[in-house]
Amino acid sequence: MKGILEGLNPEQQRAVETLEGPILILAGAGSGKTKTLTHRIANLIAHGVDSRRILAVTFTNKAAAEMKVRTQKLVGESLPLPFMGTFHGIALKILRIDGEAVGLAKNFIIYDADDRRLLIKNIIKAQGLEFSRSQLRDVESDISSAKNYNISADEYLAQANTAYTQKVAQVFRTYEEERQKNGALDFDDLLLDWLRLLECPDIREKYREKFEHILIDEYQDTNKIQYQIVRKLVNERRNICVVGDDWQSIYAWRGADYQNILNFERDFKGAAVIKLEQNYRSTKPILDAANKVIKENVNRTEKTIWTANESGMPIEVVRVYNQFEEARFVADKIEYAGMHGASYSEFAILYRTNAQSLPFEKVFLQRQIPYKIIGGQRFYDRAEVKDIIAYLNLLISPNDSVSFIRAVNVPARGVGEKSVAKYFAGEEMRGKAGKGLLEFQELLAELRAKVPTSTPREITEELVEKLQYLDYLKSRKDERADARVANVKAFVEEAGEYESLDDFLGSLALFASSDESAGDDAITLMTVHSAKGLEWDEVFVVGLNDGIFPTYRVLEQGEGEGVEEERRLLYVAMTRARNKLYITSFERSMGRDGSPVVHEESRFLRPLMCSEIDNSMSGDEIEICYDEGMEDSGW
DNA sequence: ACTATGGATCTTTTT
DNA sequence: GATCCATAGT
Repeated sequence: MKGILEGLNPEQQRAVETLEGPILILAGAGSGKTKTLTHRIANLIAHGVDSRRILAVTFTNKAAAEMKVRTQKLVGESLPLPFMGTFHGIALKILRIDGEAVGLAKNFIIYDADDRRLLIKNIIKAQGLEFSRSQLRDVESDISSAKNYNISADEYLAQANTAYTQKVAQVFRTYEEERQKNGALDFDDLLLDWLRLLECPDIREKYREKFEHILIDEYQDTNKIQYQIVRKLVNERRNICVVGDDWQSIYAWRGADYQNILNFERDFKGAAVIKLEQNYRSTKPILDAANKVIKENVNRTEKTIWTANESGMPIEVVRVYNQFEEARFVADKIEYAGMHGASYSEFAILYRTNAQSLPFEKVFLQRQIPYKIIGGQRFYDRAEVKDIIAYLNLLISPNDSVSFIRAVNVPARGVGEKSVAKYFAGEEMRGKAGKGLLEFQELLAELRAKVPTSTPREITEELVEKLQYLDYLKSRKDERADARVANVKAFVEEAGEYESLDDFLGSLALFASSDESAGDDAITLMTVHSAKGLEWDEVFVVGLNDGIFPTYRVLEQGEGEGVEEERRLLYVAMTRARNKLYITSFERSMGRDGSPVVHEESRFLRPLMCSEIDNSMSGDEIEICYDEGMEDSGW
């Protein structure tokens, strides 16, 4: 285990060598955070800490996977790995073990966002509540946000002072009842129930003792519940190490509170504070530009991120005519670099919203440039896969109404909406619907009997076979039938990776779109949110328009926290680049009715545009270019 | 009673 | 483009 400090700078070394007591590591973008964390874990193990008594929490499954690989490399193959995963993933593991103490069934299922939406929609319909269209969109997130603040349905009702919130309270309450009856937890419940579990003194003691050392990555993105979980887990020895960067806090909309990181020293008196301010990733022009952007934020801590990498190409800020020209511009640059030997995996295109990917896809397809889109629709969210998952859920949790509604008439068995309503009302079924329902239940019973003795793969295979699901997919006139069949086959393969059906279903729900494997040599397209923690040689940040980035939703509220979070988001995007950064904006797009919409350049770019006036800029770090491109290319 | 089709409407970010 | 709803067809 020699050389654990090799290749680390003095601050990183201090972080790795400080093994006891609370530590706050303020790690700027590209400052070697993961390296520091993995070396610290290796050092703990080298000092005799049992690896299984280390808890390491990351923000994404991908980050956890990377940390596992890098830790394993440092400590060798033979040692068991520490407890590593996301808050949600670890909650799932722990609730499967001890969840009964808070009244959970042994094999609860997990609702993803889709399942939740469906249940909420059904409740609204069943109760005949009237919501406007825009309210309808908000109900879901309002309920989720209440749960993220640990507010129960009853408490929500008590605070409800408008007609809207009173109706939401009603939906909220029924949602919780139905969800529990269905034997399901949603994402928020995983955290809430973990916290509730830690309120049982004996169980809390068990885990406080078990986890001798706790490390938490991306601490600025923890929410109130996660914070409370951490507080409950840390024992008298206070071996808690958190890493984060308030400049990269981009999840306040989901209840994250970067005050958590600013308050760390108050919460854990005497904490060692280590600042990692040297950036090893980006060139000076990139870092200078990113710093200029973030300095506009009023609400932030002071720090100086610097790089020894003084040279570097200027960043390019480019204004193009429309989104098609934007895609064309990016494709031109990449093709040109490709001719000089660059490989596609060195490029990334980052946008504010998933919907912006389309023009890029079109141009890349046309020019036969390989690309991969991360995010947007997840593999497991595709209809054909979700249908199968609904069946599997019903094997484990027979009362789950959400999965029942989804599965009962796929393939069509003559059990439509009306029959489903009758069924739930307990009415007698006859005719086509009755027969279909019987068939459906017999199939489930037959498969359910096999669950204890069969592998997930066998069950899934038999299900697909019995449903004649592949034939069903092929028989529908659907251009994508082939792709759907392939997806189902891939899903069956996937089932082969798991020991039990519980396990399989649990990990499916927690698997994020951004976790999908890197794959072969292709350009990466993803949202800025998904890009956090990643890096590429050349990065294109596109759509820097007011109303898009920042989104109109925060502009409506005026300058403030919303706009500052969007600006931090841009900071994250810019600091993903190692060598070359392009920022593009477009002048117009097509409105819904086909009329052109003019888009202002993003206000975030103003500090970059003033480079001629501001003489402190040391020269040619930023190139500003107005693409004179075609006036009208059919877009 | 169920299904297929056409048209209108809206689109932030994710564990 | 996807999703929701009304209407016509099976």
